[in-house]
Formats: sequence, structure tokens, C-alpha cells
Amino acid sequence: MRGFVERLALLFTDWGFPRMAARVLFALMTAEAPGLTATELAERLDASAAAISGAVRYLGQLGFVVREPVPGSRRDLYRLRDHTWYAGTTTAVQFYDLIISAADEVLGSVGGPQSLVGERVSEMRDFFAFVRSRVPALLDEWQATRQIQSGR
Amino acid sequence: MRGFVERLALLFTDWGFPRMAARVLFALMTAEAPGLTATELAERLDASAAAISGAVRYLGQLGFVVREPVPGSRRDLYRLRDHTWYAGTTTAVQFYDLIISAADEVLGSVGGPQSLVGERVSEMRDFFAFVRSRVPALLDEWQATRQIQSGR
DNA sequence: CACTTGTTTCACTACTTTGTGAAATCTCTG
DNA sequence: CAGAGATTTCACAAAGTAGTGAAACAAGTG
Repeated sequence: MRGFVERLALLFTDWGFPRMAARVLFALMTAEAPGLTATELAERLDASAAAISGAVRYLGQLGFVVREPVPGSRRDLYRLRDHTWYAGTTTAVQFYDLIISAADEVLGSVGGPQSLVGERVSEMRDFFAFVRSRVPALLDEWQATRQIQSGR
Repeated sequence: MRGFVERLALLFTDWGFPRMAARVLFALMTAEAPGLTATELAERLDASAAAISGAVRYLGQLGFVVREPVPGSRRDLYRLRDHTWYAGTTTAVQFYDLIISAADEVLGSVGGPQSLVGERVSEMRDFFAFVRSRVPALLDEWQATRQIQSGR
């Protein structure tokens, strides 16, 4: 099981995910409990408290993880957000927006798809804009599938 | 324009793309000519020939770039492949497959979505499988759009 | 078949990233 | 409001990556 964590973490790392953040993500995923404390994460991943701290902050910013202060206790519980992957996709989409706007700027100074450069850049721009535009519908469809499966 | 190259390259770098490869990609994209030689790339990007060599090899493996030996000349021309982004997506999909199969293995030993762990892992698995399954249709749709626009 | 030009390989350097340990900070408990 | 457990911050060490220069290698040209 620990192997699963490392394996998936490695995959995500190749994708630009910080290594420890990826490990924490999958450690939470494979936890029998609903959430884990920073200390528990440190033990399981055999990492320092500091490394965990940085990782959960990162994951929090991306919306993968929520922190839940446990009332009457000093330790906070970190939990995967519901619909983790759904939320993650939403974040990823911002990347597309950045590409699109960068391309738009260039097209402004190059003058549209007349030149070779304009043609290439606008194809890229259009491609990302196209994919990006389809994402919301895709996520909706996914949501719908889920609800049917869970019988609600 | 050089700024555009650096800016987009940086974006892609955040996404796990090797930096020089990203630079080369966008240098080719913003070239007035159909392709560039290794030497030209080195000049424009102000990098060593060695760095260019590694980058174009990488891009070649990913299918972003083709190398065209120029007949009667010692220098090879590197060109962006047509439908660059379309092809790139195809490559990216393999990443999904790896996740899916890793998840499947775990589910085998955890026994489906009965436990908390099983539930989380199978949600992830299903999500990636869902998105992955929609990609081909999405790309088809994109192709269709293109053909209409270019009037063929 | 030597010469010249263009590309690749390889050992090494510089840099960035990752993670640690120790100290500081925070917050609940008594 | 002092004490204890938990988390965060910070300076630094270790590791991994990217890029360079020089040498090897290929391929045209005279």
C-alpha cells in the first residue's frame, strides 16, 4: 500500500507536482480514517514535520485538501476534499487560460493568422480555448454519472 | 516576441516540461520560416548546441517536432509537426492510463468501494477513466471544427 | 581524400529544488 | 496564565537537473 503511494506520487511528480505534496495526497487517500494529522502523516511518510507542513499548505492552495481543527484538541486534521479530482481539474483549467491570454497578446502584435507565426499561434490558441470550453460540460457529465451510481 | 517564448516556456515548465525543450518548442512556433536548424535555434535561444540537441530529441520523442534532413546540405531542419497539439494530447493520455491501472491494482487488494480507501481510490480511478474515455471524441470534434474553418 | 561545417556525446559546473533539524509560534488544558 | 503538545518558519545540507565546453563524430565539398 505504501508502494501505491510512492508509485502514484512519482507519476504526479513527473507531471510537475512537488514530490512530498504528491505523497501526502496519496497517503490521505489510502488512510483508513477520514483524515490524518500532520504528525500521523509525518510518521507514515517517514518525513519531517516541516516537510509535511509545506506539503499540506500547497495542497490546500490547490484545493485538494482541507484542514479541520479538531475541537478540544491541538492537532488539526487534514482531509481530502470531497470531489477531489473534480476540484483539481478546475484548478488545472487556469493553466489553459494563461496560455490562451499569452497567445492572444502575441496575435495582437502579429496580426492574426495571416503569417506563418500567426497561423501557428492561433491554432494553439484555438485548441486550448476549445478544450477549455468543453471542460465544464465534461465535469457536469461526470457529476451526473456519480449521482446515478450513488443512487441519489 | 522572445518574451513570448520565455513566458510560455515558463508555463510549460511548471507543468513538468523540461525548460529548454519548452523554449525550443516556442522558438519554432514563432519562427517566420517553416523550420529552423539546430544552429539557428542555438543562436536565437542563446544556448549551446548541446542543449539544443537534447531538447529536440526530447520533443521528437513526444511527437512535437520532426527532423527533416535538408537534401544537399549538412544541416537538418526541425519543424513543428502539423496538428502539434492534437498529437501532444494523445501522448498525455498515456499518463491517465498509468493512473488507472495503478488504481485498479490497489482496488484488487482492497476489494472495491466498500471501505473508505476503496471508495476514494475508485472515485479517482473512475474520474480518470471517464475523462480519458471522452478524449477521443473531443479530439474528433476539434478536428471537425478545424476542417470547417479552413473551408475544406 | 583532406577540409569544413553541422550535430551529438560526455564529463563537469551551477543552479534549483527538496527535505531536515532546531527554534519559534500557537493553542488548548489545568 | 503557565505548561504541554502540535505546527510553522527558517537556515542550511543533500540531491537531482539543466546547461556548458570540448572533443568526437558525420556528412557534404573541392
